[in-house]
Amino acid sequence: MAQRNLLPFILLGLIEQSPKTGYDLKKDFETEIGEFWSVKHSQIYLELKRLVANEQIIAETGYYGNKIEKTYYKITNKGKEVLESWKYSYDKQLVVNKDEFVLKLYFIKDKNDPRLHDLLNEQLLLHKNKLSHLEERKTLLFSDEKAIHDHYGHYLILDHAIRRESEYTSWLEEAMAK
Amino acid sequence: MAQRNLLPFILLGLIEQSPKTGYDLKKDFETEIGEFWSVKHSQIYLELKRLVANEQIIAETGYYGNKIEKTYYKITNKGKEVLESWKYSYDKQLVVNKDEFVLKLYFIKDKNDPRLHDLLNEQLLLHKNKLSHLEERKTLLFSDEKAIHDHYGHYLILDHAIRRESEYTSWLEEAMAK
DNA sequence: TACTAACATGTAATTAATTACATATACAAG
DNA sequence: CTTGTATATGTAATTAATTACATGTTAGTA
Repeated sequence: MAQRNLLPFILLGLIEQSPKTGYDLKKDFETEIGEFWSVKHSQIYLELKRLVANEQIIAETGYYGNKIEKTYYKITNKGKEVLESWKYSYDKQLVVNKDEFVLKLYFIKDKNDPRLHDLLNEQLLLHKNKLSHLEERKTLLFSDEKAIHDHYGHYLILDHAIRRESEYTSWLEEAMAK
Repeated sequence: MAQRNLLPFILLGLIEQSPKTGYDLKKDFETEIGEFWSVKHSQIYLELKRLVANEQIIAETGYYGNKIEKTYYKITNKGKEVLESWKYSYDKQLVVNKDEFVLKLYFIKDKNDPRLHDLLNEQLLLHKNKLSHLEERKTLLFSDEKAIHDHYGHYLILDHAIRRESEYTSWLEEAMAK
């Protein structure tokens, strides 16, 4: 096996919300869930075929109002069971959080290395941008209590992502000040 | 291509410190750098062969004081160049931080879902353990100023990891209290 | 003496994932 | 009317990575 394959669960979760085409799912990864997971469309289409073969979704191909042929996928009862079972299963242990920048720093021994400052600063810019982007998302999506209540998990993880980026930027700033 | 392959850089970095066998490198991933990266020994041995083929390391096989045949790897000048070039290169953009638990929460819509509390609590235990483990490491490795100065990057990222886990646990605790 | 854990190094099979290639329609702007 | 962008869906080639299989040594202990 390669990595633990979570894409089927993601696709089931997205399709459960409403029937979707492969392209709709691709779009989802550019916006909403794209903040928390990434995948290429080639992999989406492969996984959709597998989910159909496993009877977790069904495909309905046709012409929907125009001449472009689309295939909509709907979740089956079996698919719902698989999704629910995953959603409420417990992880036994944490996986290592792989971060290339953190890895690089491991190999930089000398505190007075003159190139260290620029490296930290470059990362700081990236994480500051990410942070302000996430804050915009929060304002956009969760300004009212109803939205928070109806998409509570999403609200929680967006909050977490903001805190995470806050930590990252303050860590870098402090490291640069030392 | 599959994922961006960072293992060669890691191996170069570890071998640069001192000549090492494949088994030594495997051990490194169980301790020191294992906090920040993970890999299986089968992949290490494959990558070592590739690095030898690329002339970034050289292999010296022999019997070192006993009957077990060992192969020690040393970094070449070419290998040093490759390593240095990577260490001081800039990332253009951040990759998505993939976290299965965060992903699960995305699909839990209802704030009053009775199973949510247990899920949060289970994760909290894992991250509390991780946090105290990291704090022990910090005490063990960086109690004196000299150690900090001589392994400054490692010190920085260990500090970061501790802050990250602090954020994670407080986030979960607050979510459970809501 | 037998067992067990750690040392030491690999190969094989499989799968996930990326990049590149490939095709075709719809629609708006210039 | 042409050009470009978004829609829509795939296949092919390649590679990274995991799991399982495989073998033999060394050293300590029961």
